[in-house]
Amino acid sequence: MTIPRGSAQSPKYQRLAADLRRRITAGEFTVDDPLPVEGVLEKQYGVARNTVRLAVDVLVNEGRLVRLQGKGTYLREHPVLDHRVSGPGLLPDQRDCLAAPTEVYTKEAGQAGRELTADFEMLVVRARVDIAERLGLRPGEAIVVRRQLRLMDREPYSIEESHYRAGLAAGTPLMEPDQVDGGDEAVLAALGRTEIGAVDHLVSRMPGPEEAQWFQGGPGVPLLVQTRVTYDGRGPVRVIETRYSADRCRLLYGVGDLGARTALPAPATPVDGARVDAP
Amino acid sequence: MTIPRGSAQSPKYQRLAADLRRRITAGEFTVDDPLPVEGVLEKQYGVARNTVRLAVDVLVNEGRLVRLQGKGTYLREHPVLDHRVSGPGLLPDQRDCLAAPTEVYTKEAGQAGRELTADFEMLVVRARVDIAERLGLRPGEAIVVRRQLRLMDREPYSIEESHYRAGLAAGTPLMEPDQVDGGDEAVLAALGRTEIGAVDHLVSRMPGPEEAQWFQGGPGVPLLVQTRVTYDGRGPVRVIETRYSADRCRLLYGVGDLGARTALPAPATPVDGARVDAP
DNA sequence: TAGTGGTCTAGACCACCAC
DNA sequence: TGGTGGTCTAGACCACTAT
Repeated sequence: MTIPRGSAQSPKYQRLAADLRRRITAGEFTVDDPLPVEGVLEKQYGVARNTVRLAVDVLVNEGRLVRLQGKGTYLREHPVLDHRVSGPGLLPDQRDCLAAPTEVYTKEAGQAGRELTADFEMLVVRARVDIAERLGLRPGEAIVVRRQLRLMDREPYSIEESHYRAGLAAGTPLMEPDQVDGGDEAVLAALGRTEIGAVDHLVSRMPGPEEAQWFQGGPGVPLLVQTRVTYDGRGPVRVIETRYSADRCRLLYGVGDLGARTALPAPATPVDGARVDAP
Repeated sequence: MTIPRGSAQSPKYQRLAADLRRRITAGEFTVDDPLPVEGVLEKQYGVARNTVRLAVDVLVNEGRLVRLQGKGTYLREHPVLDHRVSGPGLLPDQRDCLAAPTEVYTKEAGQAGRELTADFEMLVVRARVDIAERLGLRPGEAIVVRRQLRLMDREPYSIEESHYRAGLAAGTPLMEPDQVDGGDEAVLAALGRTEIGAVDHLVSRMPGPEEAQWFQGGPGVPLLVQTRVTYDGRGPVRVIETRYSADRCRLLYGVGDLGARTALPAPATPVDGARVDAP
């Protein structure tokens, strides 16, 4: 077998990648069986091994394939967990939409047939510039960070970090390295700082080296980063930064008036064909 | 110069990548001057050229570097445009938050010192499975797609596609391959289908080949995909899918009661240090 | 032990850009 | 024209997984 001539000019490894992509979308490979090994592709297409690797690199960086040393190259699976970040009912006027306690997420995941667990940490650090700015502090001021490392089905899923002004957390259960019943918002409410509104910033980027190590996503899997600043009547209360492995979740927001539509429309089947392309 | 021994076990190209990453964050290179050329790195670190390329590949796929053929390897710049997708004032009860006409975006970008332009297309296609499901249609049914290809400062920025049931668009200005004054929502309102609520799904993924070609982001730049289903009292009206080049924008949502906080908090300075890492 | 992907080398030629 | 990154080859040895 030889490489189909896409454009006569395009390099071999790109034509090879395109052909493999075609074979993948045509359903030639299943999630359980590996792709042909590099040596076979080498002979099938009549190229050097490095060229095969360049081609597979392309598809790995697109998030379609994953290489497992000693085992083979497989299709990447995309288990998806929906995350209703603006509240269970998606009604913006529900107060509990600002920060659902871990119990809510755990229960939601359970209903979706997934197991969500979390490790907890508390740390005191100097504020990053952007965090300080959002909390109205000077950069470098001490802040309390409460961190949850969440796993879905025992695999890394997200990192959620709540950032508090040190003076606010001092002498409260927020200083304990444990979860609080009802979530941190219960503690805040007891302190007279009931959160009533928030602004979310959403960005996506590739993980840095330590992030890549924790998330174990490998190349081709971006992070989805949600930065929420919550407010009470006086001003900003905390910054919640949550980093999700982008191939494992979908964030849902309700906008405007959804009327009695408290139940969500059934999530549409995630389709790889959704990666439809521009003209 | 030789490669610093991170862990004695880690491969050369990873140690080389780590050292380059260190030099980058230390500010050793500027946006205007290229990094040392491959031949120099080869000699500096005493490795083969392919090893240098493997190391640079790592940083390119992290979105930190961009290679320009014939010119050199440079730091990637990240111009950022904030996109207030839940309404100019971020108040959820504002009706205009559901779909801001292009004029609004253009004006907003102008205030941020950026130029936002758009090319327009109308096409009639068979509905993708997930789109059909959200509109309550059978897969393969004909739908009308109104597409905007948006450029920021003449560079690819986003693709916005509104999907309509063919019967809804037939005989209306929605069939014309042009923008409509006041946006498509004005047409819908005239048809008695005033949009009053919406659900947004947010995901992030790497671009496919055609997307990569249009967005010109290269490896290391994910897409941020916002899929909005709008509703009136009767049911779903349209599906708006917007794909953003993730290194160029940030999506903003207002949640809950922001009170008189109609003016947004000043966007925090985007810091590369925000790519802080897990334990 | 056999087979997989992971790393690394040394060299060649090509395509694009600036001068 | 010279220098940059882009492509490609041929071969070697290593690390991990399964059996």
